[in-house]
Amino acid sequence: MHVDAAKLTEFQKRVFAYVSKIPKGKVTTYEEVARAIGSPKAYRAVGNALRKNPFPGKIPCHRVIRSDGRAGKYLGKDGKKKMRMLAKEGLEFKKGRIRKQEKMQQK
DNA sequence: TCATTGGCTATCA
DNA sequence: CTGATAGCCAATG
Repeated sequence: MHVDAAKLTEFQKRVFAYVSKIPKGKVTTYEEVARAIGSPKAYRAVGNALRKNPFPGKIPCHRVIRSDGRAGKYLGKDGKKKMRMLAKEGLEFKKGRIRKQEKMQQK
């Protein structure tokens, strides 16, 4: 990203840069993103940044889920669509929860 | 499982 | 500063 297509804060740039690098078939959590960009406690702001999403379609925000294994929100609504897309990319689910390979499913 | 507190962080109105 | 928001953690009921 050497061009500024929009006025973003440094924080957001890092968030988008990281999220846009998420490979297909893989998911990440807000907490993980926040930690990767240097602010492990900014998970809140990370979700906020994605919500603003200046590059729709370019930023796979649907690959960013919650640490609980749930989808969180998508397009201002529930993560129904999110799960659908993730399921298509190879992710597995369990009654509304996403099963991550790095984490044991709880219950 | 769900709801509620309290604390954290970044950005906007 | 305040309130709100795509979150997280821990505790409580």
